[in-house]
Amino acid sequence: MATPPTTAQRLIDAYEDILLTDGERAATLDAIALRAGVSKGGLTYHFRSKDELAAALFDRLRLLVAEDVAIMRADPATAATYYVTSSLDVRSPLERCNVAVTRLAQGSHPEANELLAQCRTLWFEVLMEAMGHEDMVHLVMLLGDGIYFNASLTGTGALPAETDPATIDRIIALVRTIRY
Amino acid sequence: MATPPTTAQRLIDAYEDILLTDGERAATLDAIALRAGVSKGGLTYHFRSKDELAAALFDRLRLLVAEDVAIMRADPATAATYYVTSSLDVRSPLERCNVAVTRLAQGSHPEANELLAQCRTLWFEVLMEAMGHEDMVHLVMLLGDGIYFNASLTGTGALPAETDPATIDRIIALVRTIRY
DNA sequence: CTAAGAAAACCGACTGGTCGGTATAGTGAC
DNA sequence: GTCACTATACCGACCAGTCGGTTTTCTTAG
Repeated sequence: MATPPTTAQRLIDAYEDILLTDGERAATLDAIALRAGVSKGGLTYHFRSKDELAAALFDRLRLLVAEDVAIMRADPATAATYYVTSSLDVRSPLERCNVAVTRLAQGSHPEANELLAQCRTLWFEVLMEAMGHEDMVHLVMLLGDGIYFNASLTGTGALPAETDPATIDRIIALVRTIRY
Repeated sequence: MATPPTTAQRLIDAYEDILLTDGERAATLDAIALRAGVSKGGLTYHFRSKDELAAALFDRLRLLVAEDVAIMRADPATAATYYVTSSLDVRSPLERCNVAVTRLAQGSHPEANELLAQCRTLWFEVLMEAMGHEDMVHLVMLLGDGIYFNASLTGTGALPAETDPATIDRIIALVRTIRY
């Protein structure tokens, strides 16, 4: 198992990586090719344009979110906790991809915005199934977004206190005391 | 009263505005000058470089945050609610400036990152004075960040359900039921 | 009040450099 | 021969920053 990634995957990885750590502006075709260990010609062989590369990134996010939602749906009892704590794991493929697409969305990329909205809808639906209380779902999602926002701000550097796992656990415990 | 803004202020406004609605990449000197109603030469007269313009934006944020913290400190009882609900007002000078600097921070701008961290520290301190419970402060700040993140994603478009003021009020009511 | 000069504010063409994209000749594995 | 590239060169668009010059505003002497 653990088949080595294809060049196309490595190119998407590289795009994701640069978006994550250095922002949209640094994600030039040259930089992406360099990080993937491919020549620029090799990049354009797989992706004829930057938009095609972005589309591949979007497809990746769609897939990862579908998997994530399936995991949550499989165990409704822990869905909310899972949602919040998994926002912490900045290194997971899903979170990485999510942050990368968010970076694109902030550069007024309509397709990225639309995709993120769709993902949010999926998460909202599955959390609603699991929790059955709209405002609590919003609360949980806002917490997840807050964690995610904090984590993404610092890039890959030291995480602020708000996103310390132990702190998050205590916050979850506080939220659990809410009766609804 | 209500003195008309100086050209320098209009240029910072324009920079902020473009960062907010179209992202860092669209915030070119030409675009900024155009939006401010001056020529490129007019811009460079007031700000010799883009970095100088960014520095002016940072100074503006420092000032606005200091004011905000003073407001919260003046009334500890409502500080937490104020913090959360004011995250909603995407059109306020503070939120606008905050989002704009966040956009820069995501483009791996070290100074912007540092400034945002300082602001977070200030808010944390005043919320700690008001609430006296670290985890609750983190909870409140994460909620604020979540709201703020959602609001900033959509640029200036329609706000998602999570950031509907009535929803936020109900969420605040839920959080208020937590005993700590 | 006004003329004149100085300072501040502003204009826009230009330069050097970067980026997305295209093109093309060549290489090694199968 | 085809696939999956490498290496390099090039183009047009765009972008930050420069510079010579112009207009507006302020200041002050008469």
